[in-house]
Amino acid sequence: MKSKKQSLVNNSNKGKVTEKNSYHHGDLYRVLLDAGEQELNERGVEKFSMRGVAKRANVSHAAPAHYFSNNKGLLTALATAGFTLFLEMQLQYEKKRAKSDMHPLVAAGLGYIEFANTHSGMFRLMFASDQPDWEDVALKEASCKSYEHLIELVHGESIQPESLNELQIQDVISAWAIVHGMSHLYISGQLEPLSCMKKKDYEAYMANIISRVLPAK
Amino acid sequence: MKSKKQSLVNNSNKGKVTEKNSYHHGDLYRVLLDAGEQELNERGVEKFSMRGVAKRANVSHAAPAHYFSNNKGLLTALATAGFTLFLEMQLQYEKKRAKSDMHPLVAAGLGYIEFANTHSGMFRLMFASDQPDWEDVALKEASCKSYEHLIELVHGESIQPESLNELQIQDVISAWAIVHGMSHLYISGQLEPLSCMKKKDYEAYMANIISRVLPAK
DNA sequence: ACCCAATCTTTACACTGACAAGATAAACGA
DNA sequence: TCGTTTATCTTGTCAGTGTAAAGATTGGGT
Repeated sequence: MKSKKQSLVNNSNKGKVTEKNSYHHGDLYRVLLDAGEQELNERGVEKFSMRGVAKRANVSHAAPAHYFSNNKGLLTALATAGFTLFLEMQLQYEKKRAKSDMHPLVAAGLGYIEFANTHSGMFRLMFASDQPDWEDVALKEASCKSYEHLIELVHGESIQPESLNELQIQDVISAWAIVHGMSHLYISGQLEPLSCMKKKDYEAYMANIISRVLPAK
Repeated sequence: MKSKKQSLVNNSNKGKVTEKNSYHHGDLYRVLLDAGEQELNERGVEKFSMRGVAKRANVSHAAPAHYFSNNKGLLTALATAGFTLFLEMQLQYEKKRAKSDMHPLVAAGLGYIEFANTHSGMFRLMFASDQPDWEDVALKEASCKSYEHLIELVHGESIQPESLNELQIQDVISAWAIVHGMSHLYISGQLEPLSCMKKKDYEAYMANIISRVLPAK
């Protein structure tokens, strides 16, 4: 039942896990986050339910309240964890294609889209939802890291986000928008015609599109 | 209170409007759609409430059920009406800029983004929601019209959507994605740096970005 | 004048988020 | 070792939601 896939949160307190079935769960925070992600991807942001998450975690409906003050709190934590995973997937794509002649920005873009595809509920939570508390510091930090990484990809590591001029920002927005747009179109089924393509062809096709907006250099 | 702005639906049955305060409302379908749009833009898709719409229309909470079998039904109708408005706004932008040297596709793109901005709730319903019934014929037809118009803009009126080859589809996706991406980034506050621009400069800026993906020709 | 059907309201139920109060067990000090 | 404290989880409750069923009101047709 419980798929023991990669957890959303760093498995920090591995020493004191008292393992289920006891009144005191021991590791509920992490379990709730995992259950939350499951709920998110299976039912979507719109039908996301606190009680549903509790049920998945085999815990009473009010248990999550101790860790997340309310619905918003849980979704904020989920979005935060999501941004970390999001960045990781991009880095992974960059690394894997480092030896090819593919521009790192394009590789990251493919990772971006792949994340949206495999975590569509999470993606919509992160980029098309009013639910999370966008003033939350942890969430802000996580999302900013993604943004800073994007800037690195477009303009090199040396540059500071604040010191970008308007034209440089234009390059950033262009790259972001086209990848972000394709992600949204993809997960809403608007790119169905491409679904019959082989992965290799599909990636080349997408890479072509992304390349159109690369900075003139 | 009730802003008598442009209605979402063609004012068809104008003869038999029995005007409020009677038990039989007379024009409830239209009123519910308008109230629904209001609810959508004020509270967003995620907090959209059937009872809230009924309250706005000064009607019992179960009244909408007679016109829309359920929540999904109302949101489907709203999305359908939204696509009509969506296309209208693009056409309007094209017409207004027909005499300038701006590419019609770019003009439509500006309209696209403007629609997202002024109808963000509706936009998310139309492009980032599982709520509407995407198999509904009226909705399908309305959204397809938008898609066909996009193809016209990219490849001229003569061409049929089905007869596009892969490269031509690539042009379509590119244009769509960058405009769609900017729309999403815009309404989620990710393009804040541009908010201080004057409208003219802002449009030129956005037009520049869109132009990057125009078909090579 | 009557009945019918369309339209709207009332009532009811299951589900949800949120809160308060109670139950359980782990941790801690004697 | 034992009792107390505290963190953790459960149960119970309430208002609000979507939906279905049954009742009330009205207009139109005969």
